[in-house]
Amino acid sequence: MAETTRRADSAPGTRYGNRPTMKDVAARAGVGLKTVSRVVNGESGVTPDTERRVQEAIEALGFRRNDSARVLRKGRTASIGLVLEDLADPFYGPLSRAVEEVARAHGALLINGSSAEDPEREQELALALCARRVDGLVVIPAGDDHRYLEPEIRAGVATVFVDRPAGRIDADVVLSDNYGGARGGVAHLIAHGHRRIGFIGDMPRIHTAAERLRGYRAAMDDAGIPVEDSWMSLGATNPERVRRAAEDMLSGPAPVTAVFAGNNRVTVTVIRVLAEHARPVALVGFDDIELADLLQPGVTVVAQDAAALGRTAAERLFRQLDGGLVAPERIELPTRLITRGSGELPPAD
Amino acid sequence: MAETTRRADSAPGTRYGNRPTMKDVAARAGVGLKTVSRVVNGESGVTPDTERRVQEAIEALGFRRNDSARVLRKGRTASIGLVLEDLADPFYGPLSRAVEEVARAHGALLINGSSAEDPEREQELALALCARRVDGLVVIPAGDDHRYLEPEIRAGVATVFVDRPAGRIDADVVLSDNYGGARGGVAHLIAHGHRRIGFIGDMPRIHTAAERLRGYRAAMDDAGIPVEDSWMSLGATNPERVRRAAEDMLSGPAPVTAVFAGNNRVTVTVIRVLAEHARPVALVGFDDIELADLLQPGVTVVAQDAAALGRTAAERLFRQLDGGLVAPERIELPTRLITRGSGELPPAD
DNA sequence: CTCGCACCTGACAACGTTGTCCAGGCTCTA
DNA sequence: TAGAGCCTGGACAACGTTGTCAGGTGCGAG
Repeated sequence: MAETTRRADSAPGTRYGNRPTMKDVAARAGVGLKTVSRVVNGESGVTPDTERRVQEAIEALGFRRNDSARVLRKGRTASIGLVLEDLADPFYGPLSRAVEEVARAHGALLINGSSAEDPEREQELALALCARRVDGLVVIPAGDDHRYLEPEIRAGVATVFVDRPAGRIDADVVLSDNYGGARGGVAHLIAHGHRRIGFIGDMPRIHTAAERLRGYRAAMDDAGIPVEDSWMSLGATNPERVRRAAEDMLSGPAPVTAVFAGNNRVTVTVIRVLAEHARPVALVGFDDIELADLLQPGVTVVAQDAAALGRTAAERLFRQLDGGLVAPERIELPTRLITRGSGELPPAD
Repeated sequence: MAETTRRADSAPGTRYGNRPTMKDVAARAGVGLKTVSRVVNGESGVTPDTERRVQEAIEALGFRRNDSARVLRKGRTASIGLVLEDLADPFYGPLSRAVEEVARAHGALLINGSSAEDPEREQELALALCARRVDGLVVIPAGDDHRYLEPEIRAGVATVFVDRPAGRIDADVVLSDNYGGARGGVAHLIAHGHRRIGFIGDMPRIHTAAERLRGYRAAMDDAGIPVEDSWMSLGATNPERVRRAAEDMLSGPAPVTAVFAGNNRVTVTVIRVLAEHARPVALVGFDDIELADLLQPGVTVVAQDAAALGRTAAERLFRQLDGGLVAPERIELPTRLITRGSGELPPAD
């Protein structure tokens, strides 16, 4: 008689197991439901003796509070969402980890998903996270129109964009100085005597790619060097395409003597191509890569701090959550040129 | 009058925003609550006209279903948890991504957290995920006692361990052939004439580290080579410690002529040490590393397939969820020796 | 001895959704 | 045209938790 028949109305087989609830614990401990809730949440006002009885019942039944119900009642989930491009990319791992650490410090869990650079999938993911009622959202945009998030933001979902700016809405953004970094990197090559400098970057619809291209053009312009179309490759950064682009630039009557690589994936492929190439070619890459210092020559890069991006964004997110609303801000983090040899090679005409 | 006063009993300020509910949508569309539910879930039995009215109300109000409430009612969350060591480690990124892809194919979201190799934090995380009522759990163990998960598993949380076996409970496990891989790698060095071979690995309390050590010993034993203590370093794999260990092995009257590195982090540090070292020393590393082929010499490794580990584990998890209970199984994935030069160097006595 | 107070405890409603079940209106057939 | 059957729509309870509030107990002071 102590046991109530539960889940009488749900279809059989939809549930896995039959977890004890506070009600069950209360019955077993011979106390009221609310008293169990008090013990579970460490609220004051429970006799040590009562508390012990409840604890024993919890142990005996293997009870664990159902946070879904708690969320429903309390309105906050203590979890935040992260939408990024690809967890397997060595750039996003540390970023994600940094977001997680900040979340952890605020007692929140991190739910993340990869958009695979697909705007639709980004939207699908972000909205799924909102349906789970995450308290906040950190987004590395794949698309360029985020108006679909407006109702969510109005409803109180804290939102910060990282690495690339939000499209068509006003929101917090944390970026690296892509323009300045690329400009500095290319200027470095020019300072070492290069004039025919190739640029291999991602599709210009991706903000970071466009900014880096802009930096390249600015540096060339600063030096009064007219850029030839055949020096630039803007498109997908899969190895085959990058390889072909690099080989094209390096052949012909007036080949480039240096290459600026637009991101870590491009850099790796270009290194491979250069390794097979007879004449030495200078290289500066955007993003640092592991072991870059051990190659011959070491790879000069414009490094951005992925962890700092993630940390900054997450902290900004929790400031939104804790402190109420602040005006959206655009934060730009500096990049750092790390010289290791490949960027200091003189032109070999 | 149409608007009901809601959240009358909750403390002010606990909620962010005031999201519309199905009730609000129903009121606006002039239909019943359940009809809205039908439309939202694409259930049949709604007139096109009614559906249109409901859709309009949804648009107008910016309604999004509250999945917390849905979970509470339905009992399944369509999300799985992943507890790993460190998202920033290039080994776990692809693993995590593979789990995510499988989850996505099953319509589930992935919640993950890093244990930072701390058993307590692993437990805390895993139980937090259970409190969120994830349908399943993929765990890369940090600790060696997982009895704390027993009540959860009994309650129906599907569970699979990856990379390292579960401790003191019977559960599905997906592993790489650490023993065989290490044994093969060391045998490879022996086949190239080495006898004094160093081993630098992680703390033996970590299962993978212990297995790889066992493989090393077995290979040496097979060749009838007695192992000297000074050839082995078992401990934390931070760069300083590994560097010192490597330098010790390489000095003295009878230095090792080859090194077997127990994981990717160790390999990287050993490469650095060897690069500064005059005499050539052979090297085989466990785990593949990016750019290993571009170093001089290329780095020979025993590669494991992180993505395959993750995929296999996740598929196993969903088989548990879909097909009901199966007997726990231990799945071992093969490793692959990739020769690139460093492992084929002859001994330089 | 009684009143007041502090402290514990439990009944109850509500969070937003979905499953069940029934009512009413329609069509189709005899 | 009446009855049977189907389709649409809505009322209601339940999921497991927490906030509110009121009842009950024990103790000290007047």
